Amino acid sequence: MKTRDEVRALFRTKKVPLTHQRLAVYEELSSRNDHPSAESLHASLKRAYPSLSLATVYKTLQTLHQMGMVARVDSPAAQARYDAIVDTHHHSVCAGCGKIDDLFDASLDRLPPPRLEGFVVLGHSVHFHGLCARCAKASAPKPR
Amino acid sequence: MKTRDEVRALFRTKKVPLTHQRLAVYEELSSRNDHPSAESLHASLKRAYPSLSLATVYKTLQTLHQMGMVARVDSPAAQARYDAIVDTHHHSVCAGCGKIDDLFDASLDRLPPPRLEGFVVLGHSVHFHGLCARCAKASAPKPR
DNA sequence: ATCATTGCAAAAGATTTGCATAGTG
DNA sequence: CACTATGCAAATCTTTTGCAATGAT
Repeated sequence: MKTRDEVRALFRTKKVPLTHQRLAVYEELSSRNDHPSAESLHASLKRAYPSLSLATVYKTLQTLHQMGMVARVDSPAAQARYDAIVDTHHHSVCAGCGKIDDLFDASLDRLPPPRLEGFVVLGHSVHFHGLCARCAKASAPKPR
Repeated sequence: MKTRDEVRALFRTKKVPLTHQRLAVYEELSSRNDHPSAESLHASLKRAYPSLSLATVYKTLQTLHQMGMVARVDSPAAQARYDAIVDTHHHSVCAGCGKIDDLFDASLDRLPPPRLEGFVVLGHSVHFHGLCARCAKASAPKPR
């Protein structure tokens, strides 16, 4: 949990203007552990900031995500994507082009169950995110 | 990869009518390993079945999912959900109520990297799906 | 013959965009 | 002051739904 000053510093460092709205969205999200949607955040913030628009919440979440300050829970795909393989297996997702590859690895199929009171595990999957060979090659040679 | 007869048998067993459309959607999805969206499947199938509607593809994917014959890649949430915690951590997702809980477990933070030629791993996360205590309690006492 | 599925079109839900105004550095 | 973000409304994209016609068992 970052202090307000740490947040200010982060914005300054990255040269991104820090507005009231951005701070409010970030602090609201930080204070919650229920992984809210943009709409849910907007609803909560409306009380304190009646003029805050939903579009701004979306834009702000995008900005914060680009800054690496917030994560989207799991699938980065906007659209639902399907798989005919229903047995346990895993995925790699390329942050560059969105390509999803199947990963079969028995050592990932058995993991310690979550220590969560009463939770009945039906399955699990591991999600590696990063850059596929092609995208890694495209971005590596040119930085700076 | 199931044979056509195995598919027929599955439908018969579950007493779900097997239509041409359902077989076509399932076979198309099975033949691809790129985790297509509903729209992408529809586009591919249009050539062979010009009258196939996108709504049917959506309905069929739902049906197949309920039958346990297809999986949705990772997040079952229709809406994007966010997290202010960007360090490595994991999630449990309740299939009943959709609740997402954070899971901190150092033994999950180090996993063998995917054996994927050239893939640069930036991070990973483990996704347990199942039933939270409340939903497990609600569904357990009454089966049958 | 009965009951579920399909296709169509409209509706609903989620996210993005254009533009004038307001706010930040 | 220069530049970017905001709010609004419209646009876009994804998914769902109602209903008459069709198809499966």
